[in-house]
Amino acid sequence: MSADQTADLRTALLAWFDRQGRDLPWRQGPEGRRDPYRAWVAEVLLQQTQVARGLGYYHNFLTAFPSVQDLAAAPLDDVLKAWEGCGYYARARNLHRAAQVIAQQGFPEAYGGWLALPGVGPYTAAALSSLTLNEACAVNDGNVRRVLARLHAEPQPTPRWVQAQADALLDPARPGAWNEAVMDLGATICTPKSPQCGACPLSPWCAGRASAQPTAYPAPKARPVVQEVRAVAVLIGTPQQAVLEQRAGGLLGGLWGLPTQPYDPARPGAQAQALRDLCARLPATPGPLLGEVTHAMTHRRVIWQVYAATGGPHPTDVRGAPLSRLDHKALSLAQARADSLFT
DNA sequence: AAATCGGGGTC
DNA sequence: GACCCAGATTT
Repeated sequence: MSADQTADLRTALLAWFDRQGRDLPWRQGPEGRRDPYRAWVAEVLLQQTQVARGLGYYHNFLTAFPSVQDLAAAPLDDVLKAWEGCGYYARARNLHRAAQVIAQQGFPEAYGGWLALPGVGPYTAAALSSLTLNEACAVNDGNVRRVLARLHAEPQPTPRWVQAQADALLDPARPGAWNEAVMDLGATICTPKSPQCGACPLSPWCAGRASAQPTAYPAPKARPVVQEVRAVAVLIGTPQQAVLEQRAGGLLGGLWGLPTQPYDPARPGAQAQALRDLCARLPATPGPLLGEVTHAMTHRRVIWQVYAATGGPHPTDVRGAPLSRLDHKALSLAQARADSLFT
């Protein structure tokens, strides 16, 4: 693309953005000098999370933690509670860790400083340095990848290729606005399934549109097979006051939930054995089966047999604890059974 | 480079 | 059910 074409393309997209860009709550303040706390919270929240869903969490989070000092001083459980249901909980743990650093050292003053914070990778560092420091760093997210793949009719855009294209196209005069403009275009016009090429300010330069098959770019990514995982879970107490354990490790790490024990459904008797093992560990006495809950995650499908049990450690208050959707489903199963006794 | 990590929206 | 979402981190 010639320098003249690049200049025209930039003008067209920024004009569209100034007119049609989304009005979002974290976009307050001067262009290139946004409030770093709000921008940072929003960028982390929006990692692999659609804007429409992020809006509610953003409001809750800022209400709970109005400043980075509030966030740094808060217990991790409170931070996870504000993140409850949003997924990818490492984001909340990293946000809390990074807040300790920022409370001590202040907000980063360059791309490298952002990148050094836990939970901030190349995308987020580029976004935040352009939005809060006016640095000419091009973001590379799912929207940018799709927009640029279509613009150049590239079916297999590698991360390196996308970054090079994004760097070349970025308008150095308005880096923050440019980044937001490309993402807004990808989210509202150049959508994955049914792009509105007729309304796109880039259509004069777009090879994907010229091909009449814009959705062929980029080619869909191959997805791994979803694995089925089974476990028994026990409810000791009531849906309001129950024995909860804090989950460790990567999956749902830091959240609380019902004690569980996985088993191999292909092995006869494995489920009953898992229930015995679980109750022996607590220790508790197994009771009746309350029901089954299933929960779909991106890369696995979880099925729990939920049993009542008695004994065990002292039940704790469920209300204040950060729980996964799966645990909420298990608890409402027990609630539904309790309700049915009175109808 | 490939796996792992949630939950929901859209078609 | 397939595919995706303002990706980061670990293996």
